[in-house]
Amino acid sequence: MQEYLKGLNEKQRIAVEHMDGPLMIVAGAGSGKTKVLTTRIAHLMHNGVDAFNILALTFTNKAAAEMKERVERILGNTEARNLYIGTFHSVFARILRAEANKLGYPNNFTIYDTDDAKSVLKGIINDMNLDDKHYKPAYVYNRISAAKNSLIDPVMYKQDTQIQQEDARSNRPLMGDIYDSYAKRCFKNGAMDFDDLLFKMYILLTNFPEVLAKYQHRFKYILIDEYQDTNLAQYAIIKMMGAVHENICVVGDDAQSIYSFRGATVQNILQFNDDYDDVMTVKLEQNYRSTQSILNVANQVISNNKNQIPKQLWTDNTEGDKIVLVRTMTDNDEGRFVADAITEMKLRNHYANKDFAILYRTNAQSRSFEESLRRMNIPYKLYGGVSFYQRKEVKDFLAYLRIVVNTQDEENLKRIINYPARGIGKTSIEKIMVIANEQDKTFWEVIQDPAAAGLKGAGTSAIEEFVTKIKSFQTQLEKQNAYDVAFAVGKHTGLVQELYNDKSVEGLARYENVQELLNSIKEFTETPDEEGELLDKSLGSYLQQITLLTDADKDSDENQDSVKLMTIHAAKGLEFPCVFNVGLEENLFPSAMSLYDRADLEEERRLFYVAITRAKERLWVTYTNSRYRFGSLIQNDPSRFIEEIPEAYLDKTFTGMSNRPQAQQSSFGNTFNESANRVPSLKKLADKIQQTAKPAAHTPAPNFAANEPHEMEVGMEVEHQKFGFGKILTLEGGANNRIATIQFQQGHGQKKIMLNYARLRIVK
DNA sequence: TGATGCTAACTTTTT
DNA sequence: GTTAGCATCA
Repeated sequence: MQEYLKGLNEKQRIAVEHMDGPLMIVAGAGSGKTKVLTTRIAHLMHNGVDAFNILALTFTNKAAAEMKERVERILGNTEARNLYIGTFHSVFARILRAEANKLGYPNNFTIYDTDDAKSVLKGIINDMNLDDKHYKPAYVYNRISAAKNSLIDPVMYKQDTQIQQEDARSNRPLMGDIYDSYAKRCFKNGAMDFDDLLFKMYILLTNFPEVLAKYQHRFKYILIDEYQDTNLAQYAIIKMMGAVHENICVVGDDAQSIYSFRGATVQNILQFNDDYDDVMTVKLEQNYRSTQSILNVANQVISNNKNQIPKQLWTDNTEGDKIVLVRTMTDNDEGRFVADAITEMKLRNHYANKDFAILYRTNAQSRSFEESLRRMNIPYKLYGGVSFYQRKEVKDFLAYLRIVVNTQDEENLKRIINYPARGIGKTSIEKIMVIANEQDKTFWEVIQDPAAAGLKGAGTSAIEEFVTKIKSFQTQLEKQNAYDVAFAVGKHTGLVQELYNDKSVEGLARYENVQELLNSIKEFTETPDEEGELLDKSLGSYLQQITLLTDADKDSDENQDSVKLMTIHAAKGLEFPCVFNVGLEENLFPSAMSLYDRADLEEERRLFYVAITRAKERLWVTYTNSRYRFGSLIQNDPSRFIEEIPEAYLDKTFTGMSNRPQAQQSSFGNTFNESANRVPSLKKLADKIQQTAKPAAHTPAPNFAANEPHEMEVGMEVEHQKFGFGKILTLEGGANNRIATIQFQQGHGQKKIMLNYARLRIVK
């Protein structure tokens, strides 16, 4: 037997050794899915399949990179480089780049990210004299995105009665026209958005049979990861490309389908059996990741969903600890609890920071955890949020590079024509746009000869200078690699200098970001091309891949010892020894937008399932009575998902509804449960009263100077920045973790305050 | 034309 | 609470 087959269980081996024909692998969470996929690829190659004939599609760059690396490791040689492994978007972008001219696009077409697309839409909405409060760019974008993912072009959109009815009902009858203009403007700009990468790929294969035939024969074996997350466009493309050989292997788990908002349809995996003849189906049900406790909870929770492929995950692992349910008073308490629990776990069980992940439903929840971790000096890494590539200075720089490569791109041209300021103002830009429209020319064409276009004044020479500069960069394109051109752009536009001159803290950060960008371009030019196919180190090639990268992909130091903070969506496919699943509250998780539709609610539940199954050893589920949202305090009930966890699997020490003796409480637990001794119903009543009669916030004196924790004594009168004046009733905890119970005035009541965190001033 | 300050919107999830 | 975008002023 081959060495690489030895570590596989029976089911896994069947999936790996099956070579030809359609194969569906239903892979439960933690069942060794990636192992099977990579071993299968290695097995194919071992049996004479040329790496060039294998295509593997994933949803994230990270998954693609990992797969490639693991195949390489199994094979022990560099043949894996010739594999075509990548995300749907990046693989299609690459193919489209090669075939762009057939669709009337430049090879160096620009890829618009979501922000770019929304800004184009905003322009169109304003041009059409529509109210962008009603036709919100984000809404319009989503609607168009959904259309493209369902392979509906603007003409079909306008003809589809159901769609028209929907738009009429939402009082947005002009959606179709906006879509139409948007598609035309993107085309004129030589730009594709994310959805176009799928949609245009579909059009390419449909309209050009010779292109289809080429790729059908090239990709004799196709493997799709996370098949449950594919949408109609992806489905149709795979179906076409795989039609000749039908060696399609899909891997997925219907229970982990969490992208329907992006057009993904579970139906693709549920119906795979009907799509192809003689499908072999393999179910991977042994979980190697989690303890029995964790897995039991996961199974129990997901069983509340109706529509699924029947399977039962099991594990040989130890039972492990119960799932710890935690209730806190506020979102800040929730943050502190987690930071404290991490500290304690590290001490007691010798975990490292990197063993912990804090998973939440929405990015906005990260704040309280960041604050508490920072206070405790626990290093953390935040995923998501504003991406590196979305920062203004990075976008500005990239806009230059994009224009050098594709001058058609009006969006980016407008962005940089007066940056750094060179006296080409709003009026000039509008004038150019009017002329461009009248004469049916691109923005770039008009500014070739500003005088002839009817522009006059000081702006004219500035424009001429700008055009000359861009053109000089373009002459470098052919001979020089991405880094050389980018470096020249940074130097000769004054961009780098301008940021360098700004000595403020933010200015320094911006300068560093641009330097980092330049470094990443350098790295790109110096890394050998992995496909070994085209050693394309041009700027155009760089730009095409950069837009498809996210922060998670950029993160090279995977093993740095830090706590990871991310959304559950971002955590899919990852695993951690200890997981905090936070914010389990109605309206938040499940999200308020999902409460009125069974399918949406089931998707939220699958999301919870994904969150639970990220944990290997320990799992905490936390919720809070009140949290800040929109700047004001709101109260939420505990999530319905909590009730779906059987009592027997729960450790309720930290809920105030203890099912364990008090003695077993750890030192940090009771700090955050002021209500620990109250019955829930009373608590709820108290919340209600508090809601209606919220005490006025205290404003501290301008010269407020806090005292040190060790100065506090029982009986002292103190001033708190938020809660005002109060008297210290008791003091507990060690020297580094003193906790004061304080009776506040003005209706704030009694509170337990951790002196390390709160800023208190001694009055007397 | 540019900078400053205020208001409103923001919170679903991402390639 | 935060931030982006807009309006107003210099």
